[in-house]
Amino acid sequence: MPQLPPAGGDDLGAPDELIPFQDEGDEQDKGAGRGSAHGDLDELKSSLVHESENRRASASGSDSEAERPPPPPQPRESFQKPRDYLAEVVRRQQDGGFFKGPPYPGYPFLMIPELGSPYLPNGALSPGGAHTYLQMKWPLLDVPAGATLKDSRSPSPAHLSNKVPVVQHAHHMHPLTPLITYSSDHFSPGSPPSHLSPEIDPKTGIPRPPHPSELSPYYPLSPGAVGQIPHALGWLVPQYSCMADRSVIPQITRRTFLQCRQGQPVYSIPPGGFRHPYPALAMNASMSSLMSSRFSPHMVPPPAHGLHPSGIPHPTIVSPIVKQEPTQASMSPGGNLKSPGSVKKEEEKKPHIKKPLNAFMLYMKEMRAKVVAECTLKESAAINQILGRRWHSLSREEQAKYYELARKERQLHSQLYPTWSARDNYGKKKKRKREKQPQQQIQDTESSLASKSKKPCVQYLPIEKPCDSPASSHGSMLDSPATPSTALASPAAPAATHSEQAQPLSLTTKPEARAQLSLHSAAFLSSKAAVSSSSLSSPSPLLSRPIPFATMTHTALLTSQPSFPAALPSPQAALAVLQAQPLSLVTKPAD
DNA sequence: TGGCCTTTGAAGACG
DNA sequence: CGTCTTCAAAGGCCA
Repeated sequence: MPQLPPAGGDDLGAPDELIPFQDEGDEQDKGAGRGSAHGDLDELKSSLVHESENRRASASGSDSEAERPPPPPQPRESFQKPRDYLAEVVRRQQDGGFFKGPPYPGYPFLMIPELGSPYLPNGALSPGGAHTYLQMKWPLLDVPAGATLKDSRSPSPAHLSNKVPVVQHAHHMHPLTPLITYSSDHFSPGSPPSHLSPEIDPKTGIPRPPHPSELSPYYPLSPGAVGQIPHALGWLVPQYSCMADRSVIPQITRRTFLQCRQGQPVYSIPPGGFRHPYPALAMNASMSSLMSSRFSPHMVPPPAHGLHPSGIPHPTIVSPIVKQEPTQASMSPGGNLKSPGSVKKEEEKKPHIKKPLNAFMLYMKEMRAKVVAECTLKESAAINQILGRRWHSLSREEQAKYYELARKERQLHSQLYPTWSARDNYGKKKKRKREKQPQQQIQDTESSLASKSKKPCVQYLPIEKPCDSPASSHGSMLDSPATPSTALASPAAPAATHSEQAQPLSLTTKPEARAQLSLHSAAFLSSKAAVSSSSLSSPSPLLSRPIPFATMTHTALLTSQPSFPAALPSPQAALAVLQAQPLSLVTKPAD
């Protein structure tokens, strides 16, 4: 078992640490149980959360949302509009989540707490509970390629056993490689942002990375075979997230649970059958095992089904360029062709090899279910906003994991489709965004805010008003290149590009910048924690006011680096830098 | 019914 | 080379 960075090593061992909070079920809550080193912080965090809740309950009036019943009795209020709920969720995240620690105390197992579902990957509930599962199961995840997913301890439902095994089995094998075997040398320049290079301290004892040949297991499962199969990482996440939430939030509605449980948010399978982005290709041994986890049974048929045990592509699957949408209708087992007309027609449509998912997309896939479960909100636009914020709140290690997965995705994708180009998909989507691009939207909001956008994000996150405070969001970091914060935050980072500026949160997108920011944020957190702690008598604005988007990002970062492995500059220096930052929200008095 | 919305990141297109 | 555009996922919303 790899050692976790500071103070996080044993986190996984304490079951109770998995359920530190119940107000949100935020994955970040699970960081509450970090080592003793952060005990005070956790305490503070709890008190702050409590404080904010109380305050919110009493501070009704100006804020319409304050009319909502206090969280405790009714953790899952029902809102007329998803946005209303989202607003509440966001606020709670901002409030209670401010001092929450990172979702995962240590890198290699960053996801473990989240995976701490008492349920086994196949959906069955593990008798031993989350930690039993985690501690005992993970080491066992390296299941022989031929083995089915079935866990002896988890009699999976028949309906599941038919679908999941092949895929999940594979998931058991692969997802761990990127998660466990992580090391800096794995981050070749260019792939995962260098700043995110785990830079794993040898002292942490984190195992070596997998052999380069071990490609990312992170591939969507074939809907064709499984109605709704969790994503490769989802093998843990989507299911666990619901399960975990269920345990964390006992009040979770049965409906929501079942909804989630049934994989609703995991993978939507195209009505016409699954079109796996990566049709099977000739592959080597290592690839074969990987492929089995990622590819539709149509393409990489499970041996059990006698399809293509060798993993060799189906004869009809010839061109890597051609998107494989092996629907029974279009591709008969014998390779019979349909009428020339229909074939041609299909070929025009089918050859659609989707882009490999980027880090954030992978993250979204993994976390969406959880957020949905937490919010009873399904509107992706809103969910994505939350996810986007959470993404920025992730520690660099956590993000690095996804960057690495994404890198492997691209790697595999390029291997599978050497001739594929993103350009191939241009125009595939029907009428892409009309005229305004995200960047333009931001700019517009900057100039004439909320005047043009049809659906300003404000509607989704009214509390946070991400678009309402572009100035502050940018001003804090991007617009102040000369500020010590910026300079120090990313000394080596190039000046923010236009697009970065256009994207309020993009500044943290830069690996170096993000890492540094997080770094400083860690120090800031320490100092600010004390400040906030001392001023609890007057509710911290952090807990009571909407947080500007970028500022929110920053605050989120503050919560995510308690055990940052990288060497901090001198605490004084870091503090000075952070204090120099226009974190108005921190110092702004509560209303 | 199909595009929009929303997010970040990668990559192609373009000047 | 820098900037802009498109697409990747997802599901409710809306015309």
